[in-house]
Amino acid sequence: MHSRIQEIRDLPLFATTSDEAFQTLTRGAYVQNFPTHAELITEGESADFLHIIISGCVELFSAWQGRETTMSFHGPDATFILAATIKDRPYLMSARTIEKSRIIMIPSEDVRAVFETDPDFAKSIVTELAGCYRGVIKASKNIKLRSSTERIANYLLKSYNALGKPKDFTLELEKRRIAALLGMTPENLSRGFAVLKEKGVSVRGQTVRITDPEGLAKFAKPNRLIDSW
Amino acid sequence: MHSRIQEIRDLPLFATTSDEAFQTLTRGAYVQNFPTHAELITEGESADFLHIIISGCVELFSAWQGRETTMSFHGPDATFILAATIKDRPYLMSARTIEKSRIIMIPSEDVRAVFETDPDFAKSIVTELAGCYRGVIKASKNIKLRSSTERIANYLLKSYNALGKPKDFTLELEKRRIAALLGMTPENLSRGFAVLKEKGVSVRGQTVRITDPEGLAKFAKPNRLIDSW
DNA sequence: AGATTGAATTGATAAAAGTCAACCATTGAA
DNA sequence: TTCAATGGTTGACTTTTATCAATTCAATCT
Repeated sequence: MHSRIQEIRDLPLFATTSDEAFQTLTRGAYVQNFPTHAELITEGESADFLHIIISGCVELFSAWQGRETTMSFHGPDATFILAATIKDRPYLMSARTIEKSRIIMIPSEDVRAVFETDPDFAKSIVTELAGCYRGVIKASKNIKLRSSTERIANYLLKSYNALGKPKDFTLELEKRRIAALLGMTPENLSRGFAVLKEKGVSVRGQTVRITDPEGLAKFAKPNRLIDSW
Repeated sequence: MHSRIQEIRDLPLFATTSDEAFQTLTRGAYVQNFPTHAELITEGESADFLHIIISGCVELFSAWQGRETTMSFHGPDATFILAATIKDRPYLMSARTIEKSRIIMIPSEDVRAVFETDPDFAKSIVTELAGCYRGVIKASKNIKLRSSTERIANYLLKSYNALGKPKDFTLELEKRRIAALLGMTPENLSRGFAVLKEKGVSVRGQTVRITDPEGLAKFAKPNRLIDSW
């Protein structure tokens, strides 16, 4: 067990955690491999575990009356869903893998217990949670303040910059997932790409080329209070 | 000073905080009365103070490219904006009073310092922050999963239930603010009220009467993972 | 009372986004 | 190699929401 748990010892969340506290946290924890499309948690269930992604990709989503909306995607090192764990309340979102994923699950009780005894861990938890909060606020601003085409433009620009402004790059998510993330239908994502041709983007299959970064930025108007990482 | 600061000693946030820690928190704090429409903080500024509302009402909002969106309204005992204070990062939202308000401002440094030394306070902070996080998630689900009329119906139903199902009640926010909160124009709020007449609601001025609670609930389909307080 | 102001409502119209259906391209299995 | 299956695209159309303009309404002040 310990070699596997070791995989997460170096996460920022545990950076300053004492060995003893880390032991307590991982004693009841287990690591599990999930296939694609596995539903990890379902909204409304009690939050028995804090989940941490070791590898793969997880979608958080929510449903009501037969409708479904994607809240976010998360990759390695991300936690979910911390707030439910802390408050010992039901999950507000469901989670599913969208590729083969390796997940560590730590019993919520242990998280809460260590939180009480280890100030450094407490601080990490708060920092993590505050980051999650700010992430949701940014996502919400993105949805409420921008049109669908503007969201697409900013998404592409963000990817482009994160990758170091390469000549061209590959979309890491399928288009229908990008559409879900950006709160629109796949059809409208397609139409958005078409509009953005005139603004300096060419999308061919999974490959994106930013032909006019300034032009795109002029249209997208990225903002650190919405788009910062 | 101490009599004024005393006003917040009993807040849940400080319920388990030691007197010493409370002293540290409030030493550099000050209480201030603001008139209606005072802008308390502006997004992008550094988070120098944690704000706590003693009385009155505060709107959190955000702008981009000349557009503006309301994120939430908060009344007595609410804090804002904790996440920025914790992370020592710029505010992602602006805040303004919408009525005469009494606000206590605690230097962010002090909050972070006490957080490190007082485990009980740390726990309160985390609980508060987790609650804020869940609040934003619910608001986001409300916006993304429901039509404007459904949001209105749920808003009315929630008010109705919170007040103990009275024969009729008064809207505590102006209609244009309700519209902003629910992410729609005042015009569409009006049209929504008209539609809801058929579902068992009558709105006359500021007064609301739920004539058919079951009928309204059948339409609104309230859900604890979106609408719970 | 009359005038003034801001909010709320209503109707006409426009824009944005979603739906539906058809079709295309790619992939992988029989 | 053909044939599903899937994801993506396109066009026509519908629905939802926003915008703009014109009133109406209500509260307040003089």
